[in-house]
Amino acid sequence: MSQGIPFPNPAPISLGAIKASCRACSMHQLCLPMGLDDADINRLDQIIGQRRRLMRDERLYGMGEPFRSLYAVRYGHFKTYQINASGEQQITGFQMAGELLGMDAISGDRHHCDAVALEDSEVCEIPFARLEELFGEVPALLRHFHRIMGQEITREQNVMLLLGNMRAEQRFAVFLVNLSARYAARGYSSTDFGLRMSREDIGNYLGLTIESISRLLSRFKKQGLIAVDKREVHLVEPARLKAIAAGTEQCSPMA
Amino acid sequence: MSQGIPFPNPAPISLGAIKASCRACSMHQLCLPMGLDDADINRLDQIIGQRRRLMRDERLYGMGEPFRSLYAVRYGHFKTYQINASGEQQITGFQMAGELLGMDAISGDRHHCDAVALEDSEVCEIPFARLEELFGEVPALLRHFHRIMGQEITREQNVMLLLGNMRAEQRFAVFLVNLSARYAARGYSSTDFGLRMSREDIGNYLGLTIESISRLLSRFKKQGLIAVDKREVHLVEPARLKAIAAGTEQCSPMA
DNA sequence: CGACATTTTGAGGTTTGTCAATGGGTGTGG
DNA sequence: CCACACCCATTGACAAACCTCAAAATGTCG
Repeated sequence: MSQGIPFPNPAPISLGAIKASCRACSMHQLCLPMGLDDADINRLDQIIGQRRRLMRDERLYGMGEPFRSLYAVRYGHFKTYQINASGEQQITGFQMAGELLGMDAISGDRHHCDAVALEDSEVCEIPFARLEELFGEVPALLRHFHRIMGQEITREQNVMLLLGNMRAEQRFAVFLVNLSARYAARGYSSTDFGLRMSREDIGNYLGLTIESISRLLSRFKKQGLIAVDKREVHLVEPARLKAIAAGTEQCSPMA
Repeated sequence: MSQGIPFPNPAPISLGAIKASCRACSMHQLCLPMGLDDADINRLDQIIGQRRRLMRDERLYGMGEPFRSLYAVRYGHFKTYQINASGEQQITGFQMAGELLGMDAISGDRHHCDAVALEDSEVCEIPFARLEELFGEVPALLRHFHRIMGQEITREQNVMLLLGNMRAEQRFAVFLVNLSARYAARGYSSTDFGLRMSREDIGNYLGLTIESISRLLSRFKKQGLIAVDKREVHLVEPARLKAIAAGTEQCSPMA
């Protein structure tokens, strides 16, 4: 099974542990404790709640539920989506290890979207009230939290640009290049990874249909840009893919 | 001239004043000082920098410029937009009095988009470093700041839903209903307002062309949903417009 | 192995974009 | 004051991108 290549339980911690330890977590360079010294990491450890495991398709939180905690992804992948009045869903993001879930709920007291595990995953629960208390004591933590929220804002602006301005081909290239960069930042291959989400999820995220995604995969394959087997992707020509993502090159519709 | 109906300089402060006073500002119920007691508002006043006036089309900040301050809109309107590698621009939002500009820059040290005045406007400069200092002393301010950032995140998610899932007609209805609600929250008419932005800006924001916007305006007019004169809009049937925005009703393409 | 879900591929339709021409408002200079 | 230029908006005809519907192929899981 090549299912688990990129994320084989990254933190070698005894499985029975209930409390998370940021120090021992392989994601602490990317996650909330980034840049904190040992003393401050210990203080953060104090307030981190239970770890929580989720099975594939299990929901971490749902729209309208009261907001109590943020969640840091330890391993696995999630998707977040909104559902509008007419019942249509829009996926607003895919989250991987080291990323924070739940920030949309900070504006109100309730979650504004659903978060669902795309595969068996684990998160650290971070009670927000306790985190806020800690902000007063650890200014570096507050600054970093603001950076993370700012990052989320710019990430979403980039998606707006994608949805508002780009054609299907460019959207899909941006999607692949983005995944590539995020895996690279985590020490995994930037050219070989498995898509954790269905074609339908990708299409929904990119404002396209499942058929369009399938056709784009076929087109990129035919052009020798990528190789695809099931959900495993290999980027054959990352540079050209980046050029398509940047809009400086195109991939002709027909061979 | 009916140009200035909604925003006739809302704060009757001596024009020579250099420093802003949040207390005297008509927007303090919506803006950063929301919910603060008098003592805390005074502390906020201490750190607020100069007010800055901008003419129509003048730029408040540009992409790539170093980030020093957030800006609160006192009166007037702004647009923020990104420019991608191929030079295409995407408007990420329209800001009006009481709203905060510059939060996208918090993730890095540089602004991530351009902010331009849509009409003669004025902002309060809020040096971010001093604001961060104040967070330690005024927890209520920090909490509210987090709410504002969270609001920005959910706002952008709503735009993602709009761009990813809705057809042109629904997008435009959402746009009008959103403006209506924001003017209502500021004490202005929810059914009569002037569009501060060009058709081109609206189209860019909604992921449509200027021609599509023009056709949608004509269609809505023909259906008796709205009345339009140049940039002045009157919502004749707000309820039906809301239904179209919610996706529960449609406005037939041909009469 | 069989039932079900997911993905791929094809054909045709719809929405929206593109291109082009016209109309109207505003400001400037004669 | 009018003529002209310029910008923005409107409208029409056509084209292209993408969606919808349908069917077959492939993969997944009990």
